[in-house]
Amino acid sequence: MIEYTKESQMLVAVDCIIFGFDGENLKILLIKRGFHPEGGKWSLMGGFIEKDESLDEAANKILHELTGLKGVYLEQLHAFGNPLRDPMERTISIAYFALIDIHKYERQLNDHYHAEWFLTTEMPNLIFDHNAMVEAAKQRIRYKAALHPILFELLPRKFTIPQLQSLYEGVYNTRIDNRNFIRKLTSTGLLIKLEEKDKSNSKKGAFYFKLDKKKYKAKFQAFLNFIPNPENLIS
Amino acid sequence: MIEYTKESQMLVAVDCIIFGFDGENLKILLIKRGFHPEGGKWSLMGGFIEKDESLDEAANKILHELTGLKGVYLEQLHAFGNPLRDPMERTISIAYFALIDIHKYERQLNDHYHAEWFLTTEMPNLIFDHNAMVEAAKQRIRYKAALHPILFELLPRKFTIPQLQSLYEGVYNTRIDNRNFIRKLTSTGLLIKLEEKDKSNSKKGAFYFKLDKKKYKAKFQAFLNFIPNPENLIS
DNA sequence: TCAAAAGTGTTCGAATTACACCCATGG
DNA sequence: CCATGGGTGTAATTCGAACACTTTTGA
Repeated sequence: MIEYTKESQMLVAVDCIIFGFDGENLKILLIKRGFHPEGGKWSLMGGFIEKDESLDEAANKILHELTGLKGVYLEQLHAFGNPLRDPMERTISIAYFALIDIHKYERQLNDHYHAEWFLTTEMPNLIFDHNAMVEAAKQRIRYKAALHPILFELLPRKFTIPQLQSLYEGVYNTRIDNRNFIRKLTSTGLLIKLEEKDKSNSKKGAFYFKLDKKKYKAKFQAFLNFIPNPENLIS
Repeated sequence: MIEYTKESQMLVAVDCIIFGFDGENLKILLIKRGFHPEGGKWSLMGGFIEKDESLDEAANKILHELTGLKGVYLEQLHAFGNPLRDPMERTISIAYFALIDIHKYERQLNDHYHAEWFLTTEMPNLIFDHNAMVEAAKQRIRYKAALHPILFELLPRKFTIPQLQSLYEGVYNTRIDNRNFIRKLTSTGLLIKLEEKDKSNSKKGAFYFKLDKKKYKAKFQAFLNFIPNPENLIS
């Protein structure tokens, strides 16, 4: 019979895969681990869960500690619990991924952790099972972004269509036809065109857009493929 | 600075949401909790993770303990970690959901846990946050089954199209046009028609089908909606 | 013979794809 | 003036949804 016991107590940690987009490429924020074991190696930002905090709270705290940001997109990814994943001591880790506006981060830079952005395509080897966590996060983003408009979370308030397109192209490592891409986008009604243009990448300049926040929230849940009339589900 | 400490050790449990399909309705297997706290109330099957086992191993062990089954579909759902979720002691629970062939279970019945199947639409109140776990599992199944053929995991080796249809109708709580449903199904090429008919539900009888296992495995990953030509993704 | 469930096709509109040229402008 | 990236339209096809009658046979 199952019963409460002190024997199976263990450490529980949270690790965050933090994504950013610099306007051209998808990146991940890593820290140089400053303590034993594996000191000096690259790692995800993480920490142990405290007695009185929930998992989401712990993840937000850890994210805030490194980036100074609050209220950003943060989603639980997966729990990793291989008995030997941490060679020091049995530790379960709940991985979260965050999507942040990389420009907001840069203003908050915190050197304590020796944090650096890496291209998702050119990552150093990470400690423990952090490589697997990153892989899982990349897959999850692909999966989710195919059905929900989460990638907007990576963009600044003002962004251009070519930026958005290269973000999608980066995430899916593919080329997209720009006419069809724009048509799909505009048909969602999520974008509001601004007067201003971004001339940093071309002489003609690309119009800035911003997100229609209300429609974004309303349309965030929208999927289903195998079932006709998903709108009409009785609940 | 973060450092290893005994202070934040806590219990880590696994809870399983076990789904079955009796040919007409989607059901969940619950146990009557036989120990403190909340003894006598209905609960998900669960248990603590031991020092030397991974999360998946623990979940499989727990599932096997109740159902006698091995090698069934089991997927990690979510980690639940509200500090007060278990009133006795701080416990993190990693929830898993399982999809089993209900008929295989019945032969293995284990009375020790006072297990019973409940309609997903008529569930008793559960202990702790198990109600929320069940809700999350139902949502996850809807989500996933819209994109992947997981619901076959609930069916016996031989099944009929009307059974399959009522399974989908149950999961999505909706009516589906049978002609369109059959067309979609057959276009996947996953089904192999058998000679035999099931006459238990009609005089005419419905042909049995079985799953083409090879195609099932090959087609299991197949989704994507926002991105053209998902087949051509470079990886 | 008839009630009850199984099985079968067609038509229409919407969505997706493929595809190529002109525009605006800073250098 | 021209090189560079931004922006635009159409035709063909595929896909999804709506829709109703015939078949089988045990009771």
